[in-house]
Amino acid sequence: MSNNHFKRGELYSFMTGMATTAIARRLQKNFKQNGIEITVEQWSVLYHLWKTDGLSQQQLCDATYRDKPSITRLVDNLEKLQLVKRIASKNDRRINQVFLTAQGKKMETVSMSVAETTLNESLEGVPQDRIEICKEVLQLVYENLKTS
Amino acid sequence: MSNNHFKRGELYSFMTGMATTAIARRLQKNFKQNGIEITVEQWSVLYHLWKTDGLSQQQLCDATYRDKPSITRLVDNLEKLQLVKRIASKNDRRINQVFLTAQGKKMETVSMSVAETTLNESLEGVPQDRIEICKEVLQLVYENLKTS
DNA sequence: TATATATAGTTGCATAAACAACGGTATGTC
DNA sequence: GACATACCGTTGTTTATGCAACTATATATA
Repeated sequence: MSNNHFKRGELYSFMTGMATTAIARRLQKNFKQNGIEITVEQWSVLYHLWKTDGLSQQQLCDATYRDKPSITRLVDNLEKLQLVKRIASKNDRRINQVFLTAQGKKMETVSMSVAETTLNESLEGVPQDRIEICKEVLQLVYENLKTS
Repeated sequence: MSNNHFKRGELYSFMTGMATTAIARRLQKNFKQNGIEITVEQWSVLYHLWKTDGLSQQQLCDATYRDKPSITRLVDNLEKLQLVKRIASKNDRRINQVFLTAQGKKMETVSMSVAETTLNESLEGVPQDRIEICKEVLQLVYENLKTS
């Protein structure tokens, strides 16, 4: 049984993620203003490839918390943009590994800088210790829900 | 200038809203399991109509933090489901007021109960004072970004 | 080896979001 | 009254998500 019981008025902001939406919109806008012609969703895939190139689509599903059809189509679009390419694994031919192209690698520096700027805009005036608590709460929420 | 500067590794969870996505998915699942055949986005519109029936589409835009085309189509679908109906304002014929049908009103009790349950599942084990801080941080992020 | 089962990825369909362009109505100013 | 301007809502296009059904490959078991 839960120890938390909420008055109705408190439900909404948690349920709808208005802050998250606002961050995503601002990031998209900042990408555009800096000539970065990708969506934030595409960026979230590239983000993991910059850390570890050659991830499988399934690994990208887990990393980005998306389902397989979503990753299929995001990779489709990233391939059209010539930012990644699929290469079938030789060990297990069910698996597609996704590799960055030279062009895909080139986008890392600028876009990560724009992302940092966006995050700083978002958290302007929020003390570091409160940011930490917020992150921990969101992490715990995610843990509570991700299974089953 | 911002007082917050983030190491790269800290960016991701904030940017992508995995916790928010998880809550939305769980809410959708719980709706389905309780025979509530609407999307969470449709629910977010109904939520405001349950508080104040007859809001204009523009007011629904502001309340749900969506743009006008999104609300047009959400109201389209809610009308198809016969949960709301549009009635042109007599004072200002540009305005559509959106009113709940009897069937739309009837859904409030059950769906709000499911929503509360979902929120309690989400926040299981999170102390109340940390929830408060998290909410305040998210609110401030929203305020930082909503203008311009 | 043969069969069943699990895993990786794709496709189809419905819903939703972002952005731009458009039509209709109201308001302010000359 | 006539015009410019602002506001409300709709439509079109592209991209993304959720779910279910499907194909192909790998693995486990008999």
